[in-house]
This record gives sequence, C-alpha cells and structure tokens, in this order.
Amino acid sequence: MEAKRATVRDMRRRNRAVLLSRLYHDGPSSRQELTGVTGLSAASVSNLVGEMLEQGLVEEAGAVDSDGGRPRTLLRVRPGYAYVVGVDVGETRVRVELFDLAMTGLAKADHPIESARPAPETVVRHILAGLDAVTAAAGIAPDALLGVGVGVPGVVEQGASAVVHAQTLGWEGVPLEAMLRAGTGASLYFDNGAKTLGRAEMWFGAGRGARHVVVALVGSGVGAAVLTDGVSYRGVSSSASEWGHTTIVYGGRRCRCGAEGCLEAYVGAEAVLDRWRVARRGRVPGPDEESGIAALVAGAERSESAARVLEETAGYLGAGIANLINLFNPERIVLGGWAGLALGDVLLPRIREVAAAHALRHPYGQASIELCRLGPDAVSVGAATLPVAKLLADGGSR
Amino acid sequence: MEAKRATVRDMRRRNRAVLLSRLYHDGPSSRQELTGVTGLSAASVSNLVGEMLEQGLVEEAGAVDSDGGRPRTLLRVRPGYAYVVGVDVGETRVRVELFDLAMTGLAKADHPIESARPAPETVVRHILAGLDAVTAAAGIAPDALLGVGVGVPGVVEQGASAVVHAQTLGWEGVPLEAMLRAGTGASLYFDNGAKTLGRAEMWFGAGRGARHVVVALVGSGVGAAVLTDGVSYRGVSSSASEWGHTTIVYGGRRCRCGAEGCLEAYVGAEAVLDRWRVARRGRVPGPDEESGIAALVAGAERSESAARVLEETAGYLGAGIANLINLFNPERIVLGGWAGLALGDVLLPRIREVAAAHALRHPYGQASIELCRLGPDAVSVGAATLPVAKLLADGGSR
DNA sequence: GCACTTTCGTCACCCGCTGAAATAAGGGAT
DNA sequence: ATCCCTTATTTCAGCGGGTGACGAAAGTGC
Repeated sequence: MEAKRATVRDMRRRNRAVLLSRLYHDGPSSRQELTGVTGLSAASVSNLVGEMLEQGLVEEAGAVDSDGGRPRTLLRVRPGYAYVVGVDVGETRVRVELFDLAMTGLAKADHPIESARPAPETVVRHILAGLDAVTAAAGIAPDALLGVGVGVPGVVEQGASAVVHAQTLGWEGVPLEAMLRAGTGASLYFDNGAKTLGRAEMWFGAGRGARHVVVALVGSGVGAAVLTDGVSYRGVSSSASEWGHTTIVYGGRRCRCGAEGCLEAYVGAEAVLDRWRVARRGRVPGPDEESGIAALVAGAERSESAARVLEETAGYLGAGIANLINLFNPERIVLGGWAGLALGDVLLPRIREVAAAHALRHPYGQASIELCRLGPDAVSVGAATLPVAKLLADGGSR
Repeated sequence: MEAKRATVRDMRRRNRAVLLSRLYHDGPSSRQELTGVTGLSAASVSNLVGEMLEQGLVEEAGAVDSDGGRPRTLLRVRPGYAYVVGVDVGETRVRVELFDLAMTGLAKADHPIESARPAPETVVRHILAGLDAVTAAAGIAPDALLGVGVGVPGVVEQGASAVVHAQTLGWEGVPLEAMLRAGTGASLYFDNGAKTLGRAEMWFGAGRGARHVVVALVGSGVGAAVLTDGVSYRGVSSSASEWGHTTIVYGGRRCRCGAEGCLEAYVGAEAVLDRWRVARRGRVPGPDEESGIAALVAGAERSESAARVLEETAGYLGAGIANLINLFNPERIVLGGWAGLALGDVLLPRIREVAAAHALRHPYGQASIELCRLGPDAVSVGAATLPVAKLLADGGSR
C-alpha cells in the first residue's frame, strides 16, 4: 500500500543488496554465477563487485578452473569487513558475544544476574561492560563495530526508540534503547530473544533454505517466531506470535499471565512439572526445572505417571503446533527451547501424529516438523544477525 | 531473502504504482500534493502523470483554487479505463458481477446452484455464462476487461495454475483456473472467499486506513483473513489463516473436519445451533440456520437456554479472537460473516471483555474489535479487487 | 494593467543498467 | 614453445529515468 518512491540510487542499493545477500547466504560464487542467479547483466555484476572489492566488503576466494576457458574467481563477503555483537539478556545471565561477519565467535562475556527481577540499570551496566570487554579482548576498533543486536525475554516495542516489556523480569515499558544509547555510540537493534533464536535457526540451523518457517520455543515460557522470506512477522507493535498465551483449553488451567487455558499453562516447563507433581502426588525430582524435565523424560519407561504426563504433553504440544500450521501454513515448524528439545527428543513422532490429527490435511501436508539444531545459546548469534541483516539489506552501506 | 534485481524500468513501474495507488485509494489529488506525499520530484510527477493521462489511465477532476496562485488541477484514476469482474462461488449460488475501476457495480448475474455438491463443470459453466451476460449487458468489449477475480469457499492453491480444495463443495484438487482458461481469454485471479471479503473490507469497509487487520468471518464455517499493508498473508501454499480449525478446547466437541475442539465446532452457526438444541432439549426454531441464529439472538431475553448459549458463544469467540490478537498483533479485528454480524450485533461488548481477559495486555491494547461494514455480498467486490490490485502494483501496465 | 503568488512543464545533467566488443586467462594441439 | 579455442571479466557507448533549475501558465489583489 504505502510503497515508497524509487530513485536511481535505490536501484543500485537494491542490486548491491541482492548480490551481497547471495554471497553471504549461499557462499562463494563467481561473477559468472552471480549474473545467472541474480538476473543482472555481466557488466553490472562486474561493476558492482568491483566497487565492493575496493571497499573491502567482498574479497576473492580462490578460483575454480573450467574446462578449457578462463577460470572463474570466487568471491565471498569478507568476514573482517565489520564486526557485530549479539547480546542475550536471559533470566539468569547477560551474555555479550562478538562475531565477525561470518558469525565466527571471537570473544564472549557472561555476567550473571543475581536478582530474579533485575533493575534495568543493572542489565544495561552488564551489557556495556560486556561490550567493552569483548571489543577489547578481540582488539576491535569502535568504528569497525557494525552494530549491536540485543535479544530480550519479552515484548520489544519497535519505534523511534525500542521499549521493552518483559513480565518475567518485572520490566514494564523500559526504554532500553535510550538507556544503552547513553553509554555507547554503536548502532543498536532489539528483538525478542525467541525471535532472534528463530533468526539464527533460519540462517544457520534447521530453517535454512525454507521460505516460511515457524520456530516454536518451549522453555519455562512458550513463544514462537514466524519467519517469512527471512524477515520475522511483526504485527503493528511487534508483539506478534505470542503463541504461549493462546487459549488451547477453554476454561482450563490458570496461566501466570492471568488467563485460563493458555498453551503455556500446559506445555511450559513449569506447567509440565506441575502436572507431573499432581499426577504422582508428590515432589518432582531435581533441584531445578531442567533436571525435573530430564527426570520426567528419563522416567517414562518406569513410571506410569511420567508416561501419562508426557503423552498429555505431546497432545497439547501437537495441538498447539497444529494451530500454528493452520494459521500460518508454514513450510516447516522448528521446535526448540531447552524444554522443547528435551521433550521433542522423545515425543517428536507422537507430536507429529497429534498435529496431523488436529491440523487440516492440506496445510499439514505442506509442513514438516523438526527440532532446532543450534541449541538455546544461539540467542546471541541471532541477535548479532540483526545488524548483519541491515547491512545486507542496505547493500553494504554503513 | 530472495529479492530480485532492479532495472531502470522497474523503477518507473514502481513510481507509477506509487502514484496510481495513492490516487486510487486516497482520492483525487493535485500533482503538487503528489510530490509531497510520494517524495518524487515535481518534474517526475509531471512526467509520469502526463504519460498516464495520455494513456487514459488517469483523468483530470476539476481544480481547487488556491489563495492567489495558479489553481491545482485534481487528478483521479479514470473509472472507465478498464472493467473488472468479481465472481463469488457460494454454496447456494454463483454470482458474477461487473465493476468499473472505481468499483461501481454495472451488471450482475446470479446462477443458483441446485446440488449441495455441484460438479466443477457446472460451476465453470455458470461463471462463463455470467461473464458473457454481464459484459453483454454493460456493453464492455473483451479487451476492456482487465481481469476476473474469483472467490471460492475453500483453499486455493496458488501456483502456475490455481487449484481449489473445497470441502464444503466436495471439491478436491479441482483445477479451476485451467477449466476456466479453456472458456475465456480474460486474466484470472483466484482466492478464498473469506479472503476476498477481507480485501473488500480493507479497501472499502471497516479496515480502511489500517495497516494490520485480521478479518474474522463466522458463518456456517469459520475463517479469517490476515491482511498486512494491503496484501493478505499467505503461507507456503496459500492455505493460511484457517482459524476455524484451530483447537480451542483440547479434547472437546468433534468438528466436521474430523478433529476435536476446533473453534468452528463451537462458534460456527451450525455448532451454535447444535449447542442450543442440546441446551433446550429440543428442536431449534426456523427452517434454516439463518433464522435459527436470528431466533437465538431474539430469544436471549426470554429464554434462559438462549442466553446461556449466547454467553458461551461470546466466550469461545472472544477467546478465539484473543488468539488472533496474540498471534498476529493486529491493529484491528473485523468480525463479519452472516452469523458473525448477527451474533456480534448483540455480543460485541461481551466478546471484547472476554478477548481482553484472554489476550495479553499489550497486544490487546493495540487492537480494536469492530464489525464488518459491507455485509456478505462483498465477496464479489473483493474478488474484483484482485485484478485492480495487480493493475495498481504494475503501475497501470496491462 | 501590473505585481505577486503558486502550480506545472521543459531541459540539461547525472546515475546506473545493458549489449557489444575487447581483453584476460587458461587448456590443448601442433 | 606457439597458436588457436574456450570461457570469464572488463570496457565503452547508448539508453532510460529521476532531479534541480528555470520559465511558462494561471490565478488574485491593487
């Protein structure tokens, strides 16, 4: 609807973006290949690539000899052209990680969070300290830092300046961008941690090559990221895909959000353990949720209560996934999160069955259901892809 | 991700599209205004508009005098530049309607469908006959017909040639596009009827001016259309937003799709009446579903069973709408469909309450819930907007 | 009728893509 | 070792298209 006008300049930016994205995502190619793939003329490819070579954005990467002609020189994005930082604000620690453009980790700094409801100022201080630490450790000059992506557990309201609402941290309208801006000159990007993890899976994990993916994350909480053509679906205020708080059992268990029958109140780690506690009429083993879930999965063969709770969990999860399939008609559902991986490991076949029973035949037939490949640590990787995505979309202009 | 290269030609097409869309959706403007709104230079606007005037795509529409300077001449899209046809394949009749570009209805032809499971050939014959009838009635030459949009009750698989899966008609993989193509040379467009109705609401009804809208339709069946920036969300095979078959009561009532606990099995007209039948332990008044729902709504004050069924319906519907809000974070939810309008008319305040209780506070605060403005006949209008949208997106090139 | 204001059209200029031709960089045959 | 052939890349003139500057058009007010 509100498309913007185009100028001759936009055209060049766009074409640079096309070339650069192709080089970035699909590895080294020759100019020759690029002409075929992008539809640009050989002359333009040469021209654009020459410019990017000169700027140090792209570098040569050997050559492949062809049968009898001039060998093609391969090109790739130069990993050292710029560096990015990904920040994962978790519930127990703040992780700050530095990457080059190829997403090779160069330095990492973890700051534990003591309080269950940390003050925003504390988190900001941790992030800034981590930023200094990793850039110093890797010897990165400030102007070589392309940007900093931050993944937070909660809703990020994208606007002139990002504002965060994170129930689990007790944050309500925290102007995180403004607070960080006061302490650093770097470009800042913010998104929900589940979505950044989804981005990481999309670029480097189970979502590679697919156009429509929904990443479903199950941990203590439950969330999802809907990714179409590499961009994540955001509603009007970027708080879309709150899968965990969709109603799946009308009038059912009360959820910590206050509503009844939320999916999270059935398949979130806390809820699963609570259901097990009721089923076995007693305490659940293990000091924390992670060991509890591990015990549950391990106990499936011996304990009838464990088996029943797992079966029910597969049911709710399968129905929840079927809802995603019916509503978003994705090509792939990627199940992750620490609890999602632990449960999915044993329940995936059963989840697929239930989802098949609850989803419409046609969309179900289009969708495959898989597990995440990257593990929960990929939140910072995904956060760091935010500035990279911007770079690619802008054709490499800083 | 897979952005296409741009040429200097694309740029012009794009800029024409920007101007044309603006003129189409936001009414007459002067060249002057257009420069401001689109960001194009006055020179370009003049150039582009001149071209479109010459082609008859745009016409002058009077002038407004300014205080002391040359008056601006207003421009608008010329309604008679081309004509479009919208087809509504309903469960009881096929409607074919002819419009000019301004969506003024010029001729209409209805063909009743006798069988509950009509043969595709019959429907195709009706459509082709209707096409001949309306073009003949309005005296439209074949080459003035921009295209034909068809709305069908079911899933449209968009591909090289559209294929329709419509459970309610008993259609399974009907190659509707290929069948129609054999009988007409016009450009053809296909979409689900709920989505075309959503398009109509978006362009001319309750969705005007909003960027993210979800249109929720309740009739015998239940569906939704998700519209972002004027384009409807399609998944990988365009069968997205099957809202009616999302699970809302895990393990609940059996739905005609075979699964348990679908939203449609609670708030679809058939399901509502069935619940009423159980509640009052007896037959429901009226010869058909529409009068049944009308009786239910009318009986709310006298009959306790009716009041209870309505209250429950508001509950399920509110929770279903809350799910849409949580997942899509729209700016507006538009409730329609014949049953949706009848129920919404009395239940809207209650639906809003329930939705507020089930949705997360933040996304709920962003969304307003309203009723459709156009009524169920707008399916053909929405279908007819498909070729118009194409024309606008292509900047007016046929 | 004249000065002033505002809108609209024209023109030279710059940018960027393209096709054709030229050049580079090999392999294989003589 | 040289020449010819093949294939990849670069160069160059040409064309399409947006822009700013300038001037013409079309009013109002005195």
